[in-house]
Amino acid sequence: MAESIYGMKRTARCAEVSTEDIGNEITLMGWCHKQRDLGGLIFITLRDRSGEMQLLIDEESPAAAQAAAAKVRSEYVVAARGTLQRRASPNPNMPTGELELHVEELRVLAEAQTPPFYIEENVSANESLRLKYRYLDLRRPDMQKNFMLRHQITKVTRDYFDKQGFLDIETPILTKSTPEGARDYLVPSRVFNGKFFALPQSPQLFKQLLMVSGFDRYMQIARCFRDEDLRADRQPEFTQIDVEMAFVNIEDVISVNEGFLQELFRKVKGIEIQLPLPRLTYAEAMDRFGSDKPDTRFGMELKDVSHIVAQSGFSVFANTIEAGGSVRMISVPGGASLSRKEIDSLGEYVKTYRAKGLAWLTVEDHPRGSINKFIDHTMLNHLAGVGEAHGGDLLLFIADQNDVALNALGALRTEVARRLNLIPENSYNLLWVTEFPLLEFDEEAQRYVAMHHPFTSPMDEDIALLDTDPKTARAKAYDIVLNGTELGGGSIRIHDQALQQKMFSLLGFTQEQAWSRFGFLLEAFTYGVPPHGGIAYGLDRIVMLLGGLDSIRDVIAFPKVQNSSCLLTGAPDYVDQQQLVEIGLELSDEAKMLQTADQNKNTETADRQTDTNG
RNA sequence: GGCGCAGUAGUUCAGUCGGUUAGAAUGCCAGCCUGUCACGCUGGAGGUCGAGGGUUCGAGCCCCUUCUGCGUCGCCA
Repeated sequence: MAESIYGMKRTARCAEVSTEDIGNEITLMGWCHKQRDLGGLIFITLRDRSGEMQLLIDEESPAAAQAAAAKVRSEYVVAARGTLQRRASPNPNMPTGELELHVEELRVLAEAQTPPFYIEENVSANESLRLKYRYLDLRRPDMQKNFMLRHQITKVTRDYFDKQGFLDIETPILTKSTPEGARDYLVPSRVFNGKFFALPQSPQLFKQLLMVSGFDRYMQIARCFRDEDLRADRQPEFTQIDVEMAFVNIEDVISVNEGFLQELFRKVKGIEIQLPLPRLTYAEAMDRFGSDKPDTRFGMELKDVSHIVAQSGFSVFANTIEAGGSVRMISVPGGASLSRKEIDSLGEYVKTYRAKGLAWLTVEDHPRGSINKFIDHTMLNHLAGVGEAHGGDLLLFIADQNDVALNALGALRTEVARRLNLIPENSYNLLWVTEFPLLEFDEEAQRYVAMHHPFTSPMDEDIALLDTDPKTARAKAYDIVLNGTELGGGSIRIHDQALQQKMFSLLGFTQEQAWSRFGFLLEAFTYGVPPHGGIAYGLDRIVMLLGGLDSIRDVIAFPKVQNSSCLLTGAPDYVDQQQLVEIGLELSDEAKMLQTADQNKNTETADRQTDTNG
């Protein structure tokens, strides 16, 4: 039976007392982590978000408390009043191991079923079970720690930008679809049949409008929605630290944000970051690392060895180069000791990145490898020199179109580093990647699309290229990269009408299309738009990386699983017929059949539940 | 949409060549126990081997289909 809290008041959290409080009367409330009944003596480890405290119930405790304590099971909610005392036998492995609460009153505020998995620091349960019972998973100390970290990071963020004169302004969640970019989540309008709101992919257009309004420095910790497939670091709804500034150029934005990153690492990690941060142009990042978000914690840089191997006699290399592609190489330290099986698995790995294959060669007196017979001693020496390879190293080659070769070898570089443990832990390499291409060609749509978004300004010196060679034009865009993960990105926006028109026509929009999609922004820009630019960070990724975690799900309280559903609530789900009628929507016959099947299944489940309970 | 991995007791897992009644640890329940903290001791309950179909005298194991979760490519302005 649940008892009332009446007459009791919590005076402390479990681990927020110290030896100085010994002798004081204290009331704790929390969850029973573990009850140990020794007969005449009962210990209960009580847990709350601060940690744990041992409760002692002995023969001096009132009989009612002894009886209640005997019945306490794991995860019961318990209130205990008593005197804090020094333990007769301390536990050095526990932060509060010198202390215990000698219980004078004990109430069971709520009983609990045995949880489906044990609530402990290092989880052993599989993730789908954790997500179905997320509220229990969140009770685990390491998850509690993750959300305290997340709170700390948002606090530091708000404090920093506040100090720098930024205003926190909220933007709409129900807004207009902007079909460029990711798929939108749509919300049907009840009032306007056939019309839809879209959930924002980011507050991009609104923050630009706020610049027109004169707010000059804006920030928001904003929820964003993208109806795309998930990854370990991608959720359909996620949070951005969204920032926009007026009257700025690239250096102004970068400078304010370097200050932010420095503050963040100082306060959260106790690490002093040296400013200015390193910068790489997009072109250099791709060439040296095969990635626009290079992990610079380790070497193994990519080398273009086309000129060396063109005459090797290996027809794959020769043909690729002739067709305008290239041969790129990395040198793996100590890689000659890899087994044939391990090297083959690397070959399979690069195929997932559309590379046709992986050539390899060891740097040894008697080299081995798939291209051994084509590479003579002189050529091998030359390659080893370029790759800064030594005896016992392994050379890996991909020959393909440039974009495929770079992308695949760049991915292989990080994969090999991971497998061989070449990545130093506890190091944080931040860098800016700048001078992104303004446009990329979309083969499917057979037109240019904006690499960042259609309002990104070209670099001043490249504006002329928009008429002559648009694909080589670079943008005033920048990404901030940490250990191979894109933390955020931004740009200086176009604030010139003529330039914006030119962008739209390059993107294949007619004047009418541009105005129908973005007319509200374009019109706003006719009323005096300041030069402006900004950045947006993936907050979840920041928390994940600073917390040393592998998945964004560990820093989102109620995340979705891979098919974008929620195992806890069962969302998305069918809705009442009346709700459909109100928005003028009708399910397809197929959907109706699925719904019926689903309802039957639910009925069976409910029946079973009733049976077991009854 | 493609590829890969996983699914056996509440949980984490083992399960040999296809062969008797599917095991271990932990958790759970009951009893005992005054310094435990992975408490201990004694006893007990607990299984749709993810689901469906097939092969076979016989399937947890082989085949097909399907569901679920994870990773990943495509996708993510």
